[in-house]
Amino acid sequence: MSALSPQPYKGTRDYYPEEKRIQNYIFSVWKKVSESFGYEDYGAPVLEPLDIYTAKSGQELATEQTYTFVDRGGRTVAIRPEMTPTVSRMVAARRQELSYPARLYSIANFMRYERPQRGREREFWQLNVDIFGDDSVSAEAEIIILADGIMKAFGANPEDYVIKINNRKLINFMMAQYLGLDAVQAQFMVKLFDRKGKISHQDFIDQATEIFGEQAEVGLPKINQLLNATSMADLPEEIRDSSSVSEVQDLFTLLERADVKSLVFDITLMRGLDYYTGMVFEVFDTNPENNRSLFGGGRYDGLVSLFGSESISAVGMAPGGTTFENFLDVHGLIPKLKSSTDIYMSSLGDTSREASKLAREFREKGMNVELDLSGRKLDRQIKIAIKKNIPYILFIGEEEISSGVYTLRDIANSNEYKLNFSDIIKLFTEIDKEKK
RNA sequence: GCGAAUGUAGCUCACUUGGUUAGAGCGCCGGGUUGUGGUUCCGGAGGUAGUGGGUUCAAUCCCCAUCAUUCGCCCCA
Repeated sequence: MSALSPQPYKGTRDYYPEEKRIQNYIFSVWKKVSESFGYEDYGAPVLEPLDIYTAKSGQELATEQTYTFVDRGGRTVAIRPEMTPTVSRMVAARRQELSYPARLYSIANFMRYERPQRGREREFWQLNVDIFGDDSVSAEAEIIILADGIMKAFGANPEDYVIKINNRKLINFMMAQYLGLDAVQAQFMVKLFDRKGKISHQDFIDQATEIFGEQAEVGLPKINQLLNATSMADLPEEIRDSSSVSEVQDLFTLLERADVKSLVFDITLMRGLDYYTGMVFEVFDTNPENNRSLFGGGRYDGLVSLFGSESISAVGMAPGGTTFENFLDVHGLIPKLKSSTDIYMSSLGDTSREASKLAREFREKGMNVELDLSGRKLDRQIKIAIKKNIPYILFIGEEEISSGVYTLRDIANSNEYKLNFSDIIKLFTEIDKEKK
């Protein structure tokens, strides 16, 4: 038998402590910001019946990108490729007892059978933030303010990213009433708008002409006018007067009042998932090196009712872990992260017994202590503590044992302090407080 | 699912127009007389050249397949 491969399964990744530290940091910021808005953590199964995705997630996602299998009882099961159907199912199941608006968030892993590339893996982690049972524009504003709050919490500047906003109802109105397209044509046009940034203007016009067919002569000037619109004021009158536009306008007012910068109205923003029914938004990285969509979300009012209950409105969004890490990396926003270990304890000479006892006593006081009993040269031990990003090293030698006063070295600035047991505990209690 | 590029030590990469024991830097381990780091000096470990097959007297180098990674399409976190 040949040796097993140490590589992780295609499109998945291993998180060694340094990488896990970054992931934990991202998760902790997501958690902090979500909870600061009153959202509560929930969990859900990794497996779901395939049906819940086929209905509304979009053809490709459900049929080609989902890991599915038939279980021993003959049920067709999917590994979740996203959270929205699951959380909708959960809300439907408890629709009577939840207090509305219900604010829920989760940080969970998902799998999609896709070709991996930068920022796209087969297994990925994402934050899901959803608000249920609030039809108002203020719910939409809250989700976007939260998204903006997350960006700010990571230290991003308003010019590092842009929040593009559109509305599905407006899109539908534009396609049907304004451009006069039938359902099939509209579907193609939506796809075309989606690709606008990736193809040349000429290609865009050519493909639009094809979609219009005989209506091209009337349609093309209208398309041009739409593409030139950088704000709602630039929209043609027929559209500007529709009710969905005033909805978008209200949303912008709320967002500006909440000091959300980086806002842009973008009539070409579509978003692929089929379940969106109103506002849609997407956060883009403005750095040319990483010019891509970071995450997005929107309103999906029809999903909960699929599970047999009366309809409950919903707005949500979902930032992905790896995408975010790339963003932070490109913008130099990943901080130097310390180890979860507080102290690297170095036992020198014949002190292993006393050092072990002392380590135990520190741990009982809630400190994280790694004990080095290897007897290696001291400079090696210090280097190891540095490499592991442990902030302090404590030297335990025969002299220290007999005096009860230990040498604590702050690795960041090389300062050394002579402290006894309770001084050290006191010091770390204060450090802990500062962290909070 | 489609198109393209890449694959040599833990990492970043060289060399070989196909010809004896495949190199460097960083990292790792050990040492520079017995308790102080991100310097310096010395020594050491580590590679069946992604994997399998073919061409050849001979392949890491050429050809094919396969796997993986990266970029683009598609789609999206």
